Amino acid sequence: MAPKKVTMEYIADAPTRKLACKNRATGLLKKADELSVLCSVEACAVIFPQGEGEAAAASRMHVYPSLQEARAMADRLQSMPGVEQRRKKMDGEGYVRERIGKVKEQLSKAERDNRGRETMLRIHEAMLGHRPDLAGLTVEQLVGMGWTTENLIQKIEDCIADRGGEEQQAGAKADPPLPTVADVVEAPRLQAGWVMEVVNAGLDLDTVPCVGTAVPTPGAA
Amino acid sequence: MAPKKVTMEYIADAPTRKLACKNRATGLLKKADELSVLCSVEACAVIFPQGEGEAAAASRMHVYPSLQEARAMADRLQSMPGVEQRRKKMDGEGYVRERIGKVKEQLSKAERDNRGRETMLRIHEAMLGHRPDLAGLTVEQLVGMGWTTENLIQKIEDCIADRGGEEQQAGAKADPPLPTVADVVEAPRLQAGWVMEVVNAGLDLDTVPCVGTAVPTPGAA
DNA sequence: CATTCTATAATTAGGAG
DNA sequence: TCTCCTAATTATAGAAT
Repeated sequence: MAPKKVTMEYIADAPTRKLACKNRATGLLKKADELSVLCSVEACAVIFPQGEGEAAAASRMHVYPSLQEARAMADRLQSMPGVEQRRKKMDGEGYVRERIGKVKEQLSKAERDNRGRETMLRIHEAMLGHRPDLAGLTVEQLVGMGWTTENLIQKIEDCIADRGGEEQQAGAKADPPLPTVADVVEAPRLQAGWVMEVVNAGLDLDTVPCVGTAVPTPGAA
Repeated sequence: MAPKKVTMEYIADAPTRKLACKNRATGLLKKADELSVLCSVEACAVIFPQGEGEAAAASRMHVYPSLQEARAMADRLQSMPGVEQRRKKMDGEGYVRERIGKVKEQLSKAERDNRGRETMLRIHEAMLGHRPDLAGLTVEQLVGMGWTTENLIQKIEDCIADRGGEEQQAGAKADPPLPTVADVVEAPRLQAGWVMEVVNAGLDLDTVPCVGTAVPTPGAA
């Protein structure tokens, strides 16, 4: 009838723990929403259930905002520089360093390794043409592909930027003259691969401005 | 000296809003940590600052747990099925629908449009071969490319799955006549675009298992 | 501005149905 | 299992420094 002082340790009792997880997860999502509303910031919170399989996990997972937007933010997170702020204190790290021991760290690392392998497998599957279902994509889908690919470019740029201070083995390193949109349009040759082909098939380069709209919130209306 | 009943609307006053953002962000991270400790679940919370550039954003961003682990979880999020739970109510969506007004939606939409435009420019830049610097990429960077590309594949898969129930009207709207992957495969010179080329340059396909390790935490020791 | 303080609002543990 | 209820704990808006 009254909450005892919360002890910051794993709740052993299963039903109690499950209830607490549900309640607190809901509370966390609510807090995230409040923050984003009150301050107009983009907040994202994801709570993965205990070590379940990826597929089964979906049902018990908590996500704010929608899964789609969370994915978009996840992409954004990946495409961030990540080198500079490594040294900074960065809120939250204190919590981790305090709470998360080496055991858990190693565990999650192992999990990541495994999952990385299987996803990498899927890449090769798709890239080598074992997925012929690409036909029939809508414009929105093509746009989505282009948007997601942007992260790839971003990441590459960041990597290159990171290596900027180091010496370049290959001589061709000077910052290339930034091609304008005009340049791009004037060079419609197929230097691009299958991704670009598909994109070009559905989107004229002059219609680029339309891409931003539909991607991040495909399901939000 | 005492908090009046909180009104769930954007805080107009800038200093007040900034303070609230800082406090509540900290609180959110703490809640996330509590949840993960009490229930042994993996929680992740990311708060992006207001519409700043990616680089500048890093300093004011809040992340739980560390940026590295958050990225790993983002990776996990991307590789989840995602289609099945789309229709389910999914905690958090309720909050969004209730709280986020049209104003904010339009605002963020506009911001996203702009970002999409400039990033789309970069896509074309890189895809059309105006960035010859890709040659000096490290294995980690190539692996990173592979990771992000996986998102593309995942997204495509989701889109395809979504259209599974619908009827594929050929030409009713702007259904683009795009080449199937089979077509691409049959044209060997176009089969692999620059992405594939770079990947092949650094990674033999048979060496796949090695890639999983380095991906999620490129900078983590 | 950033911190600290404090009274009050909000969250939530535990019990009961 | 879920919801409702109540009270103790926790978070935090506003003031003061």
